[in-house]
Amino acid sequence: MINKVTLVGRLGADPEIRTLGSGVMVAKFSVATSESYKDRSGQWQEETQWHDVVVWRNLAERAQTYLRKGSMIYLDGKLTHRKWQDKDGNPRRTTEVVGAFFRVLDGKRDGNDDGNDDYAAAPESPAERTHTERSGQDRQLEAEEDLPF
Amino acid sequence: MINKVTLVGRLGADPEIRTLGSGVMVAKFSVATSESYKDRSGQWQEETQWHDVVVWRNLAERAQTYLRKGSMIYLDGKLTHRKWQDKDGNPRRTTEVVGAFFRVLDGKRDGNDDGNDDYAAAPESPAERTHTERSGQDRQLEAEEDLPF
Amino acid sequence: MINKVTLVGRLGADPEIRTLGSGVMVAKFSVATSESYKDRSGQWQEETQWHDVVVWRNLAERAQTYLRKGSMIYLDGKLTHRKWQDKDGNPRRTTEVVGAFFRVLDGKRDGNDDGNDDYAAAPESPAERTHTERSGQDRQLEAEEDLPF
Amino acid sequence: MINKVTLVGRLGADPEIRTLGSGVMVAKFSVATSESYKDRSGQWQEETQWHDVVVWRNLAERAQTYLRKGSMIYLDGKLTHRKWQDKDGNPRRTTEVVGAFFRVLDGKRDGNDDGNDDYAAAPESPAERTHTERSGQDRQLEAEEDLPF
DNA sequence: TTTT
DNA sequence: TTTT
Repeated sequence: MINKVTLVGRLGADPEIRTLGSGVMVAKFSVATSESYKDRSGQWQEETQWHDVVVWRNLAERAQTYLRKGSMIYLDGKLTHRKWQDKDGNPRRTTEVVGAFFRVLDGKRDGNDDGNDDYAAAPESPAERTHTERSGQDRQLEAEEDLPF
Repeated sequence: MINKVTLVGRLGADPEIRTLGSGVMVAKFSVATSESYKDRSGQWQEETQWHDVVVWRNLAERAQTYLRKGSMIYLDGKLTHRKWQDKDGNPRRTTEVVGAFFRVLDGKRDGNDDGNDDYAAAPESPAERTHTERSGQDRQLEAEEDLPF
Repeated sequence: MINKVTLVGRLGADPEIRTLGSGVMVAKFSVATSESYKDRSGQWQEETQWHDVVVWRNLAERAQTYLRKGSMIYLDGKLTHRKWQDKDGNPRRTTEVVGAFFRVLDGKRDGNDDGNDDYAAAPESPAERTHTERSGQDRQLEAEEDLPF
Repeated sequence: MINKVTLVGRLGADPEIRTLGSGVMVAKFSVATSESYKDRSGQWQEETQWHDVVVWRNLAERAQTYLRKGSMIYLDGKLTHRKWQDKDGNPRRTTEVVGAFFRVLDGKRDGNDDGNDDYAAAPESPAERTHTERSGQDRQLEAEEDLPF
């Protein structure tokens, strides 16, 4: 079974970062993807979707370091749904994209008017999957040993 | 901006089909994707996500023809969110995958105990994107004309 | 059966554009994707893959208009392989990504030293799939008619 | 930069398995993806692409265990190109999909006439990414601790 | 070289 | 609500 989401879009705000009691770091942020289309009167319309994204651990650290309001990112992950009850006991459902990987495609676009600019913009900074380093090893092995095929 | 979802999973029920006043056909169905993981006591756990899917027009017709409870499909599309208000005026949000393409990977597996079996199972039946036929023309042209490169 | 390729990378040169005798337009270009990894001595290495891409018709026109050496694009398409014979009669195989969709993620990065700058940079310009406009209609219908669910 | 390939198709033969001197296991196999289209005379044509796939380490072990001629799999990975020289010193290029993940969508369909059937068919067996188990931990943490949002 |  |  496969469950994959790919987004390229911009953050609507800086990520919210939390550290759980266990020391695990979590980051949450919203990503906007926009699409243009012509309506029936021939006018171009733009429709924006805001996606709630959650990332954990290393990705959360990297989100804290590299992502800001306006950052354009590539992100992939999976689509998850959680059920819960509101204060009136009504069943509610929340959908989030749990990120498995992201990469900054450029820095934030618009000015950051809160004066908080003391961070590395880090365009194209890697926030790789865990297995990337192993991939590097594979590549090494490919280069060093006679390939058996 | 990119917004893509890829699912491989099974339908929890037959698609619900409706035709709008305009004659446009819509189909809705749920797709389950499951993932296995070991919990902290070393036991294998399975976690299932149920995704709400909507398809329009030709895809809705093909959903009506080819999809049934239990069908395993590959589907891709985009992630959409709609806001609405419940009867108490509270803001609510609904998330759906709007399908752009699907393909049946096998027919439903178990017996259909309601006796309603008068349809083609059509595993691997194509429910192609609109531009597939043009793709075919492209291929033809590639075959027929001297490639300019 | 599914065959999909997704690339985010930069063009190594302006697209080569040709028009076939039939009037069909074709564009070819190379897209670089780079990946960083640590080698066994702990040094960061970068490995770049160059992918041959072909796009047809509307996409070729849009490639001509919007893509230049250095453009960063998102592209998806399918992986195709062709067999042919070289002048010595040896069998050869060529692999190309046939693009189905692309989007410019930013303009070209480095300076264009040939003085040829008389084109719109068109960051984020749409080079949509054929069915996008229908998608727009769907959205309209969703907005205008009572949803049957 | 992003470089991803997604295939759903069938193996043309059993995987070739090798173990390098370093003890690293490698598996190679071909995956067919087919597409149907109408030619200009209105006839349905089928076009098949054969993709060369390589998987390493754990995935190679799982390929050896679970994949056979005829197996239908979902696979994702990246597109890689290697340059080499043929015996006449001519430059040649080989393209392979380096798999990062695969899943068997069904077992091989037809009988295995060589009598070699002493393996688990394992449809839907997991051949997960390295980070899956961590994902499980994340899920646990989500369930156990108060979510900070 | 798969499969329907 | 699917499936193994």
